[in-house]
Amino acid sequence: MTVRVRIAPSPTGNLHIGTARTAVFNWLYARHYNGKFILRIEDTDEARSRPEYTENIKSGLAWLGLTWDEGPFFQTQRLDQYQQAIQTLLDRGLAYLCYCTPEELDQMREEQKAKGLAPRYDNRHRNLTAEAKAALEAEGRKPVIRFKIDDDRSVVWQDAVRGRVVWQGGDLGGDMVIARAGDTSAFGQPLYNLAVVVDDIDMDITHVIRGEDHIANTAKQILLYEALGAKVPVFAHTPLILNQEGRKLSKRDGVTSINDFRKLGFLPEALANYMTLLGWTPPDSTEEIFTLAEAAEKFDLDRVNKAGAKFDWAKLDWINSQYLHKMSAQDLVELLVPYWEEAGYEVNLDSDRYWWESLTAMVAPSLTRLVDVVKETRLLVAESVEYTPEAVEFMQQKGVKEVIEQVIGAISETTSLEAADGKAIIKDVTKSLKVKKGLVMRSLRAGLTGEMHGPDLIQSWLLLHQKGWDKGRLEKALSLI
RNA sequence: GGUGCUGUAGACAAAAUGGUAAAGUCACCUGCCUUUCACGUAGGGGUUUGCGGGUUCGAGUCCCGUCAGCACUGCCA
Repeated sequence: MTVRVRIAPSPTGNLHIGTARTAVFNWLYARHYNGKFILRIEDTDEARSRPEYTENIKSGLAWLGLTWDEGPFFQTQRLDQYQQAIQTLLDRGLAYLCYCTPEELDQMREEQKAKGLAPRYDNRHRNLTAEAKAALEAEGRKPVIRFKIDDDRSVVWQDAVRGRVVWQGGDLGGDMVIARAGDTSAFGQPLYNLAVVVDDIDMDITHVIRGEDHIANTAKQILLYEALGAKVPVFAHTPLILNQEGRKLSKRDGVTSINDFRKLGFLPEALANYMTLLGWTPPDSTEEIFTLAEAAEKFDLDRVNKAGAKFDWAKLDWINSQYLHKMSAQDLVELLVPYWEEAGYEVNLDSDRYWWESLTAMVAPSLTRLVDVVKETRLLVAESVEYTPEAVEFMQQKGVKEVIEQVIGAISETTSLEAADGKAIIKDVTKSLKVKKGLVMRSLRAGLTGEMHGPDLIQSWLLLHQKGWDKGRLEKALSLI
């Protein structure tokens, strides 16, 4: 039997981290068993679904490297299949028309709550007489279709993550709606639980791997599988991703769409790596940096955790930095350009690639996210400098002025400056002024970059020199002393 | 209210059939490197396994009770 799994997001928002993590697990499982990973867009909620979200989901999955083998399939293009299934259930007497209005249902639930009872549908229209039906219809009511769920029925399945799960029919909320009320003909749009089951049957899905917030749906869906005479797949419910407060991560938590992570400068490999760790532990391994392909070799459902996983920015940052630091400057600089441009700097790699690459090589170790490059190189990518109060204060110190003056003198005589030349100049100045080398170094750093901390001084100096900015900056520094 | 799930250091978590001082990673602290920061590197501290009982020579691992957190409870998915 070929393993067939799927990710089935609804296009009612951008690709969410939770959906993406579920996609990762499904992808990993498919790859591990040499199976198929299918993408299905669940757009039956036409009011909330939008095509741009579908695009966002597709591009997000592709960006993460979660390529799908089949699809995308769209539920809105499969309406006939759902109608057929609904008709079958109706014909078999397993489903019926319910004429309750939303208001009636609300009221019913209110009353139940007031009495301390669990809110549920009381199956009141399950056995309507023909006359009653006609009367309700005469009122102009449009029926929904409900699927019968017997209270005393118990649903049992062997969950690949949680083990044996037992669910009582009576705890499922009464007969469930599987199709909305239609404004005209037979029945309206099919609802999630029905559509999912029909699709999973048609697409031969063998393993349904999804978040644990779907557990109750699974019980309902198993009943539908049975009613439709189909084989029930294996279910696996993965733990939820939690925010800092321990609640299910939601849009309310700010950065939760894959798009956001991308913009912040996380690498897809790093994000995927981290998501893999959220709820799964590789067997006998202490190494936590790995590619999706490597994870796929070891991935299986039996090592998926049951407890929810808190999302930890610090760990994601660390993983991202590991990937960043491993990259070559040639590759990295390409990824960095958009961030510089976004910050308003002009970058032309065609004409000035060497310089930008050198700059990249110098600051790479201090980057955690791509966007950090703006802050890290701010002092080097423009001709002008701003001097921090700390730097100005330092430069007021005795001896700094002389150091800077001498350095200006030295570079005025040089055309090309190499690392060795820079070091020589520093040495000469140190000697001739009889000061400590540290003073010279710090004077230069302050005068050249306007700050007391930053990347390698000599390298920074060379880069500035290549742009012809070093002398001007030092002169400006002098004017502040 | 009901149903279900979960509970090992700040975070992620590992610990066949119960058996030595409860892995590892991140974070944190310290030294080294860099006459800066970061990176890197070498170390270090922290949990007695939600809590309370019980079984046992011995329990994170079994039993009972208790508390807490979360999820679900839609003509959303």
